[in-house]
Amino acid sequence: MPQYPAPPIEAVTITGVLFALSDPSRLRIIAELDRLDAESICDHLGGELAKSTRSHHLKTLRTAGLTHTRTQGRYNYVSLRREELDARFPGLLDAVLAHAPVD
Amino acid sequence: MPQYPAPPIEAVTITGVLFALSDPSRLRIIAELDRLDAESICDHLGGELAKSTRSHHLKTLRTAGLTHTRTQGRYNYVSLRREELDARFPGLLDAVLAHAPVD
DNA sequence: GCTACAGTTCAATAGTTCTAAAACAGTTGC
DNA sequence: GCAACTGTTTTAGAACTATTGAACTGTAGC
Repeated sequence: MPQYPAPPIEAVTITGVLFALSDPSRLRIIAELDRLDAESICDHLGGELAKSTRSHHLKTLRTAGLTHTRTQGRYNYVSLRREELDARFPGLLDAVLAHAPVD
Repeated sequence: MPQYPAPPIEAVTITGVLFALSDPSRLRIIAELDRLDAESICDHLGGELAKSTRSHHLKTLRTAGLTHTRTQGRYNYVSLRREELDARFPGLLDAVLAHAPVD
């Protein structure tokens, strides 16, 4: 299952991160990953979305540097790059997630 | 000089703010306003931009709730809604502006 | 091999955004 | 009134984005 690798954290830009988080579906996915504090299967993220739409949003999040994806067997395990992002943009995720939809 | 009023702070959404800040030109404008800590004339913001492009970005920032505009005579004075935004999204602007271009 | 499954990629459409020239509106000062 | 000035609005084009169905890739299990 081919995938774009997540960019190195130094290459992650503030504008790229802000844009990735500015879509309600993507912000929800990030909020879910943060709340879980663990990996999640793609299919369990983002609520009611067509699978191709979900895949598109997950790709956007990955290429913006917000998530990491690991493939094992049939599943792709997605995780939030919390520590790296907190180190690069201190306080940003906390501030954003404080106002993310709690669904 | 007709203008859209800035929305009440309660109507300002996190996704709207993140989107407004996700454009390099707009982020630069916000960083300039923050550094100035004062009102600024439209023409002095955003560096080298066509005036219609500048006006477009300023409108985007205003409707997203980030700025306030006051007209006096020939000039429009733009200011950052710092206190209101800090109250609604604590820590967000600080986190973002810590990584805004310093130009 | 075959079926079921997870997920990506492709293709198409609809809507949005960025950029900027041109035209326009309001203000100032002569 | 008129010219200069600030800024908005209009209009247009190119580029990008969101959404989804369909086709496709790879894996698991029988």
